[in-house]
Amino acid sequence: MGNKGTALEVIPGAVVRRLPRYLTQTQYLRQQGVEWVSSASLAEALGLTSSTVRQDLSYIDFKGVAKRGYGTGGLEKVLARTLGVDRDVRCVLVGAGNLGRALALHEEFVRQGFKIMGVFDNHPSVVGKKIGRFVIKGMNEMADFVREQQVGIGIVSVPHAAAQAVADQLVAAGARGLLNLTTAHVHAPDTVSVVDARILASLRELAYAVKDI
Amino acid sequence: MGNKGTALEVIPGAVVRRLPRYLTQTQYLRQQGVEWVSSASLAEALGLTSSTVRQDLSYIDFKGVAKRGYGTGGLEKVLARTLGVDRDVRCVLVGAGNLGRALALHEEFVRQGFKIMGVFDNHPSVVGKKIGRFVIKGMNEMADFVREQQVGIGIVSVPHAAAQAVADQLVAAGARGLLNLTTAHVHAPDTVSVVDARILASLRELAYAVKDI
DNA sequence: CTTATAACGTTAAATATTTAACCATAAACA
DNA sequence: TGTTTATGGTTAAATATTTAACGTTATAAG
Repeated sequence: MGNKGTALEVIPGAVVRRLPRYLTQTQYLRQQGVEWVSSASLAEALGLTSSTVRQDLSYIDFKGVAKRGYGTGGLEKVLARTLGVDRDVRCVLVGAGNLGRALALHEEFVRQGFKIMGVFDNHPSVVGKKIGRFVIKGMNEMADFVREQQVGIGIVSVPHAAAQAVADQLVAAGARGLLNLTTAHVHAPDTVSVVDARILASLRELAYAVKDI
Repeated sequence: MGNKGTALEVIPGAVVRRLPRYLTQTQYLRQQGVEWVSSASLAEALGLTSSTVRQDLSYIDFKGVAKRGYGTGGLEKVLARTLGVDRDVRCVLVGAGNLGRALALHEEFVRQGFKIMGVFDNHPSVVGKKIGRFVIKGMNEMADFVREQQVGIGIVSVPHAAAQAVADQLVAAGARGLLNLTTAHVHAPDTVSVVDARILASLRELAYAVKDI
């Protein structure tokens, strides 16, 4: 494959899920002053084969150099551009429970370009309260806010039963991607991507691996 | 395939990752008073095909009934047993930052059988402080604690740079599974499973989907 | 009791993902 | 300046996953 000029090709899902990890590792190396990284060393760091790494990187518009590897500076830049994290990505957070609060306070996301524009919750007793620099807004304000602020991503951190309704509202308001942190499955039209980060499901998956101790 | 009596067969990773979701949905249905669920309806709820559902459930020791589907009560029980969540699973949480705090306070995990036995952190200023019912312990106490309490799962919620060292300590102390919430990749021997729930990586994956708004 | 059929279970085909193999190239060095 | 070689790029094979197809079976209805 390989990319001629602009990225017209569709990158397989499995590859897209690894690109953020290459970015993290490349960023880390560059910050350590490392200028070159080989496919073998990336593979070792991320638990992959060098073949997978080379094939994955063939999807992005960046060439390695024989006998050296990939320049960390350039690779970081192109990975960020490919993923769309070379500029701020605007998010809203819905659900100001423990998890939502933790995410709102997690400065790392902001450093990485994910800008939480607003925090929303349905519960009257928390609306108006503050989480760090955010004043929690009511759900009735969400749709207009998403439209006006041109929010791309909605982070869904509400109870199971509320997840789909919140997702629907976010989609209707124009969100193009949803991060689903709930235990529920969230349906969305093809034009909207949903990525799941279900911690309970991950724990249960682990329980299977751990069960015959 | 199909399981003759006890579970001797290896269940493919892709299937294991879906079993928790079947469990969540089945639990939900049973709590709603629904007694039977078809592969088509499970598929619809979880965004899969009915064929995938039937094939997945063929790996567990449970049979559906023609013209009815799967009995929710029985299915829930067998899924829980297969995953190993039909009894308490003992965990420790390492890293008492915002995310760790949120998880420690999240009662849902306890309700689902994941019992956090202790919370550990390296930072002297937080050791001794409380998070809910937990008193944060220092890392020096961790290894003995994991051994004595027969902890199976370690939840790693520390900064990137500390992740591997914490993982190594957990493995050395006898943990059999790690939930990695950090941006780092964590290496572990084959006897220890690592499941990742990387929120930043998920956001970056979404950014790719969202980027050409 | 017999028949029709909704749903499962299973096989096999299709697709997606990962890995191995090998060619091409640019750097390092004699 | 030529030679060696480490490393990327690419193709194709191997593997894993998903889906379709269809026979089987137990239920429900007549």
